Amino acid sequence: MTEMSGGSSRGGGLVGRIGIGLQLDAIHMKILQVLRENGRISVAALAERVGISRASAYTRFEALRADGVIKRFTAEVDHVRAGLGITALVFVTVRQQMWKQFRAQLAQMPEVEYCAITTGQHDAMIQIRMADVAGVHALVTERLAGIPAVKATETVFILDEVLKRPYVLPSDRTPRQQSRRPSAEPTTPDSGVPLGKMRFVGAAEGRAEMRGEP
Amino acid sequence: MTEMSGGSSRGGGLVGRIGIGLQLDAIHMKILQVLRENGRISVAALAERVGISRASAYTRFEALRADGVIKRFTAEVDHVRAGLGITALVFVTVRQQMWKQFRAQLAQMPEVEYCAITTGQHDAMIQIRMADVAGVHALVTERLAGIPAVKATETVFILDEVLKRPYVLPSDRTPRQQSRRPSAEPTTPDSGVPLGKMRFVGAAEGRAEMRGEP
DNA sequence: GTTGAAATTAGTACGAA
DNA sequence: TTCGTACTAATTTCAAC
Repeated sequence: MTEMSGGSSRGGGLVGRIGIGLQLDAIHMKILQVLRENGRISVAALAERVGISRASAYTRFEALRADGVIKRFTAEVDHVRAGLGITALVFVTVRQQMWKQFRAQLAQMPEVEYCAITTGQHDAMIQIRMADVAGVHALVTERLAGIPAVKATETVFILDEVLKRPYVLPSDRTPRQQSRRPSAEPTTPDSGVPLGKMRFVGAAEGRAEMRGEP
Repeated sequence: MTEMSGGSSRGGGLVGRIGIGLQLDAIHMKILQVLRENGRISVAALAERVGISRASAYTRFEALRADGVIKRFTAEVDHVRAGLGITALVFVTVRQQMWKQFRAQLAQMPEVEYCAITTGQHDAMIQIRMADVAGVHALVTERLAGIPAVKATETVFILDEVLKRPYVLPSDRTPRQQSRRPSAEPTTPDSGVPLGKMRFVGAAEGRAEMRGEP
């Protein structure tokens, strides 16, 4: 292996994607499980840990890659050690019909590690990494707020990242949870939880056409 | 490796960590840059792309790993393809002095991909991956709300993940941004931004001793 | 920190079960 | 399909410079 292909999930997104392609079985899941914990494991070692032959491991490995189930391999870096010790979340309210522009602007901000469009009070949440607190302030006030598509922002700082899992898979579930039938009634089985403890926040009004691609 | 990182950030967190160990130079950064984009590249190819010899690349690579700058290598999996097409954020208000318990409970919930302690209105934000919307509801009402440490939750759904960068590094910055001096005045240089467009949210009162470790 | 050569391992291409 | 094996190419290790 010399190089590696780039990712393929250009503008897919979470919603409205249909699961065509490769049907994943238990062995595929096991491969993903191993690979997400150790992305640099050799295919030979992978085969052994999964319990299949080397040849099969190569075939499945390639299939998972080609099919986009595995999007890419990456190294997790300690941000503090790398000089970006400050992490913040910025909740953004986006002006209607300016999503395309918003996305385009984000693509040009390398300090943005993650951006998700959400339901609830705000329209998007972005996570940024900075060297210092002043940098966060500068980014939000100078660059984010300067985007016409941005109507308002709300910033919170991350004090500690308690956990970050490589990637959640259905196989991580216990058998009980795994076999949860969606059933006809999505309502909660009684569990003695005090009422009013939790709250689900729906989307704001007029947020239908946000799926424009940059 | 099951829980957080195998590395050193056991209870370190983001705040108050001192950058001991290996001093990173420009070549280290370049290595990280390549590795975060392609975690499976061979060290030989890495050496070529960075412009150093094979042996140096091995040495530096190992040093970065051993020092915890590189926490791990992982495969990024397409959640939809893997059967977890629903992503949600749950903002949690945690009862004072029950952080330890809260963390311990989270560690036992494999569907939680990420958890960060934040300033602002809520105390923590967790990201969960589920097969369906009912699963989110079930998790929040049955399991999260059942934790005594959890005072209240607020859930929003992620409609689309616009971008997810492998990992942000200082070298991603343009020279202009990179050389930002924190200076003595952390206030915003005038940039013609409409006032009142952004808002910084500080921590709630009485959140001093949240750094208790599980 | 670099080069080069040896040992090891990875990736591929077959048939056979 | 999956497995086992053999073959070729590449990588890692370790030496000396």
